[in-house]
Amino acid sequence: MTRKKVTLAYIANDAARKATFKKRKNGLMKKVSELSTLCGIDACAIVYSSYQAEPEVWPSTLGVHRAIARFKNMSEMDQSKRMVNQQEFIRQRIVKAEEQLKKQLHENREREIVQVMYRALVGEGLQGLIIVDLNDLGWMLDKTGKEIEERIKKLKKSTPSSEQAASAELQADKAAPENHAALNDVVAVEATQNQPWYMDLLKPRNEGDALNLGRNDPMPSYPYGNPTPSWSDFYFP
Amino acid sequence: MTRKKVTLAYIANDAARKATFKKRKNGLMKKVSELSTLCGIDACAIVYSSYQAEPEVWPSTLGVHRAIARFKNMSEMDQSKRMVNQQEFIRQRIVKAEEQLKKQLHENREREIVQVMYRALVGEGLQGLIIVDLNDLGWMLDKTGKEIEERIKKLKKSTPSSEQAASAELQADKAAPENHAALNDVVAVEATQNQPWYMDLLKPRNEGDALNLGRNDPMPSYPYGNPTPSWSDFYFP
DNA sequence: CAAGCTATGTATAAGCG
DNA sequence: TCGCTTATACATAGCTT
Repeated sequence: MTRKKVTLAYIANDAARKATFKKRKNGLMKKVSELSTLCGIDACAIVYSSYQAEPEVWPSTLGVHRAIARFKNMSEMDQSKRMVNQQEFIRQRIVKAEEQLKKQLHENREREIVQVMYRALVGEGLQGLIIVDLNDLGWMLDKTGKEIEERIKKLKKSTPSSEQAASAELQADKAAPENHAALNDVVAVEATQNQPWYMDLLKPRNEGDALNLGRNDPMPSYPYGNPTPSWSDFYFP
Repeated sequence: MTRKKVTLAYIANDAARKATFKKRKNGLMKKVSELSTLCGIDACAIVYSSYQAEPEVWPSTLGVHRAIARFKNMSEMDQSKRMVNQQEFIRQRIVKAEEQLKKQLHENREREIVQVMYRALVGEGLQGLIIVDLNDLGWMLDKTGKEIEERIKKLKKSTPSSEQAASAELQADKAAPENHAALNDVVAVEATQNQPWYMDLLKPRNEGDALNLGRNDPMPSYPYGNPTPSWSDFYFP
């Protein structure tokens, strides 16, 4: 027999599942490649799974290369900075408070989307795919915050008790990003001792790398609490 | 005639290109869906493009829903925090500096990968796709930092002048994340005046949203400079 | 297992309403 | 421009090596 009608269900057989994954992953990569070429979309695809040690990247590593090239342009921004002359200084001060508020909002949204993306999958210890047209990643920044608040409001009604904590967490994060510091430390310490449940999700490639990653930055001191904690702290203590 | 051999090249005709995009996008979504089902991968797919106002999400909005559910688990982490007893307090202090160093490294890598992903595509004002198996997003955190440094070293040799700034930028970011604050302000101000080149890439959905997003957080004050700047500041000043 | 090999199910380029 | 149809190119399940 050659090929049945593809039962759309989990493939129990390990070998078969792996084979299928490999084939379909390749197919998916090709599709992305084609979509990119045909529609003139500058696409980047990264597929990383427990099936393969090295991540699959398309196109080649061009996406990363380009990204690196972007870093060069940072200097252009610096130039812009210097181009600001005295005349603009006054106006700059006037809008400063406003800018700072906006900045805070955006930073919060950034943190939220990253947490959302990460926890949604890694937090569950599952595998996953994310396909994002980055033409306007800003959508996520714009939308996530609103949606989260909206959904939490709705969820509050259905499961008030457990949801309460989540809301509180959000509020805290918004108002004072640095208030996670203590928790981070605790989590980190716990990890070195008895590996709590969420640490099982953590499988660092090289244990040794955790401490010395080939960087020799001087550790900056933060007079007011710890540096703004990031979601990675929870998983890479 | 029905169907030619698919010339793998940019489709000049606008209508045809849009049609193809739509079809293939749907196909891609289906493929992801199938891969998820067949291989037991908890996948999430988001496709956003200039072709469509609303982003395509698979599975439905389940991914986001799940993400929200994750937020609930934050309370579990809080529980862990409280579970730390006096006995562990000493040891906690002992490894604190070490943890802080690691934390700093991870935060820097996080910032880098986000910048890389974003600038690689949005920075160029192009459309794009990112497919990431989030089973171990940590790979990015592990890898990006190293690769960036590595590549910058190589690039230094080929284009020393322009690359110098990039390297410096990186170093600065690593050593003192808050030193971007001033730059952010400048960029923001410039945007309100004469829209520099990199602002052309900025197309916020709702102008009004930028200032008031329905949140009424009190703006925290940062005694030492501005809050840790985020990449979003550059694009959403 | 990985790599090849068909036979067949699917995706989809063109045409049409 | 959109949706639907149809003929065909492509992807790939199940085997074989």
